[in-house]
Amino acid sequence: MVIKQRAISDEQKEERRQAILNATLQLFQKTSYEAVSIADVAQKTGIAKGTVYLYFKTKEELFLALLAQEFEAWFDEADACFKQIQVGQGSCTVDELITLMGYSLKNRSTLARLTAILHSILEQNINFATALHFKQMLLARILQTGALLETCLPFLKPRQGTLVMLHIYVLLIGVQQLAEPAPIVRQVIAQKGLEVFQVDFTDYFLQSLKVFLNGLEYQAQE
Amino acid sequence: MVIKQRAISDEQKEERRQAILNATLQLFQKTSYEAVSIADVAQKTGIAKGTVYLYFKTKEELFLALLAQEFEAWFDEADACFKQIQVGQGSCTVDELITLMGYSLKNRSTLARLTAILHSILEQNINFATALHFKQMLLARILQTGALLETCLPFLKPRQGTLVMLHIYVLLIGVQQLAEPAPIVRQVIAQKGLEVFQVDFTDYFLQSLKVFLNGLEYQAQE
Amino acid sequence: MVIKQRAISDEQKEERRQAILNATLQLFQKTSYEAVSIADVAQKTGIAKGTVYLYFKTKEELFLALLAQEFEAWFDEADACFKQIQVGQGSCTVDELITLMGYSLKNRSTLARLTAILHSILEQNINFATALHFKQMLLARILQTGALLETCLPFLKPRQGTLVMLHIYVLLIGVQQLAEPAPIVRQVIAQKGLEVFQVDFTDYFLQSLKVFLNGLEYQAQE
Amino acid sequence: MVIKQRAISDEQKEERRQAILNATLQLFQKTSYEAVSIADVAQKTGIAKGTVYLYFKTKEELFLALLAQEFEAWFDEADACFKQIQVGQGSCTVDELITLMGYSLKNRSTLARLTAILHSILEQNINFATALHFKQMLLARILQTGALLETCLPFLKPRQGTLVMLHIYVLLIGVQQLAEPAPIVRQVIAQKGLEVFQVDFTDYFLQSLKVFLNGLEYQAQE
DNA sequence: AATGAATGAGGATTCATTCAT
DNA sequence: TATGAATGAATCCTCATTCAT
Repeated sequence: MVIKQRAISDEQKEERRQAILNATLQLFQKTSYEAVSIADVAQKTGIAKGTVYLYFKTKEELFLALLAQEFEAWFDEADACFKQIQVGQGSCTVDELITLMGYSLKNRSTLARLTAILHSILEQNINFATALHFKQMLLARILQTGALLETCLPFLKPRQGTLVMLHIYVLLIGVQQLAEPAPIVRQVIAQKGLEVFQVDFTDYFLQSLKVFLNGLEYQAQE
Repeated sequence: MVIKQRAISDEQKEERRQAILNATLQLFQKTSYEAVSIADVAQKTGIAKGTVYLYFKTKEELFLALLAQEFEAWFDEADACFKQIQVGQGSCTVDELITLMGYSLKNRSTLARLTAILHSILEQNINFATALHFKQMLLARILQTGALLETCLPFLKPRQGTLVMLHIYVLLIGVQQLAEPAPIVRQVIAQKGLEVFQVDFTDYFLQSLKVFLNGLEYQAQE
Repeated sequence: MVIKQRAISDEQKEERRQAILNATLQLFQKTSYEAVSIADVAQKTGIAKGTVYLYFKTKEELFLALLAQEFEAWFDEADACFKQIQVGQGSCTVDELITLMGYSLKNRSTLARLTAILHSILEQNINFATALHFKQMLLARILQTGALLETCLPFLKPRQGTLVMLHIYVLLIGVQQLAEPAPIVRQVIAQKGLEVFQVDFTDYFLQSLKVFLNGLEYQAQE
Repeated sequence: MVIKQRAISDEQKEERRQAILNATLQLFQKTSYEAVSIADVAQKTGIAKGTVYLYFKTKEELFLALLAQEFEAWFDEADACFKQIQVGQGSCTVDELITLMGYSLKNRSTLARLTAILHSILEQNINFATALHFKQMLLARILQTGALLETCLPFLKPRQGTLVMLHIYVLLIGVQQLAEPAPIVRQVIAQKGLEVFQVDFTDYFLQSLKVFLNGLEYQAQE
């Protein structure tokens, strides 16, 4: 993972930026936001601490970029799924969509974990431009995927696709917190009677989403 | 708010404990978790720093106790509402319930703000007993209120009351994060086109809950 | 120099405060302001870093306290001198006063070195109260010693004692910078022809002061 | 202020050197030594950071060059003044000279501010050759202007012109520190009673210099 | 039970300077 | 000569927690 030459061209710079993001990702997967220091990231990338700051203004911006990347990967996959439906059968049932969503959420724990700290940490120390860029990206993708959703689920009224996407976002945050408790809490809810709090992220997320979609379907029928 | 004598009897101790919690509440309402230091709490309570630790083992435990208190107050109010329905009309519609829920959520911003940091902060530094106690309390109230819900909403199947309560918990966490963005983000989403991210906590929460309940109603009909 | 017990009484606290100041003094004498870290001070005092901050809010405040102490010691000595003249012969000549001043300036290099960084460093990061306290102390002593000066030097008009003291302050700063050049500059001015810049602090200071006092004497005669 | 071509000839090099100095001057006037970064200087000059180092070995050397330039400008003006007297009336009184000096000090705040950090900062990180060059320039000008002074002020004994120049140098440093206090100190000395510390640079400087010259005059008479 | 003095871990960030291109 | 990517040293201060009194 060590790149020694100078990154002169834009490609090389992008490559180095990516290398930093990869190092950050690996460290974050093994530990937590707080536990990952810029020094660690630099060392793992094989560059100096100061160099990290040439590519990312703050630690928060670094992790926000990582989150953006994770979001885009997920949106890409989701969009691909929905487009296949669009092209193929044209539309699908809620249950079919839930199944597809389940696939696209596999191994997205980094996305969920980062989203959980997005508002409380990442967005606290970034500048206007960075925040704007992130939100615009998010909006664009939400609108795009939302539009696809509206095609896949015929009962959705115009703009409800966006509503669903926002709800998915809320569920991502909320469910994640239930599903990844602190170690001590994990022990606690392993106790008899507290199984209610033992929540599998994907299962719970899909179940909630299904009920929500059924609710919209129900409202559409009235 | 200054108590000078030693707290010998259990009543006196409980009184002092409550004084600390009140001080914490007031400080938290004005600022944030990080901004409230134990020194501040002690000063506002009129006691020494060390004394706080006689009543709460860690800062996290202190805030967890505050959250528990807020939860109980909310459950109390919700239960009272639902019992009135039970005693009166026997049951109610989803829309009626949503309206009631809206009332009970008025001025619960402390609850929502604390819930948002429950998993990421508060539960990270507490011991087994404390966590167990909290979760047991939460479970008991969820079961109790869930049972009442099942009475109020006839379409709910057995145990679905609990499911709804858990979902409310998830929404509380997720919606709160959307609804209380960092100042810079507030500026960003004030920009043209980004209004989608401008979310009012109560409105959005109730809307989501309604769709969810409608979904359960829909599923019940099938 | 190690004090292990807790400083409970005010006396003990003052003692500890003094211990920290002594440690700082010793370190400063051997090196420079920048080279003295709080960690060094704590270690030399035999306490923890945080403890230093219980006694001094910032590094600047610590060094300002040291300077205040040095100032007071010097004022004490000067006052004692002038009082002796007052009690004895009643007044003295400029030359006699210069000689006395020379004695009181012996081994005051810490005072001069700290004064040199007073405006550019120390006063840049202290709060209003600290600055006020320091300036008030300085003023009081300047007025007091200035008054004594007016007694010793009969040609001084009312309030000119203060003027002289302020000038001494200016000379302290200005001469110090000439007299303690950086090592490389010391080498440079050792070169043939540059002897003009080789200035002995006390000699130069006294010479300048003498001319200044003669000037006032001259103006008084007109 | 953007120069794009390579500086090949000595003239072009000198031109670029001057451009860097001008940029530095403008930045320093608006802020402070610490606040001016080499990156800022490069950007304002319209060149790359590394290029600055082709013309000045260190940041300190850059600012020393700026100071040298300021010194020379001031010496030029002073010399011109004194020569006019020499050619015209032949000599002048102390009061006349003070008035002239007052004119030549108008708008020399950059000179005074740089002189204040000369010993404590600039001379700390320059090499022998640079220091030697600067001191030799300073000496030459001091001797020259000192000689002119001796002509203008007939009571000055041989070599006392140099003495006066050195004293002016000392006053420049010392008075500057009094006259430009930190913002917080400015507030403090605005308080009742502390007006003594409110010092206007030019006024105070000239007053001190006058007393000093009167002192020399006095000594000459004896 | 109460105090409050003492502890000490913990890390992002800047920026002068270098050097490969 | 010019560039600008890369370097990496360097340190103050807060504050939750402990524990001697």
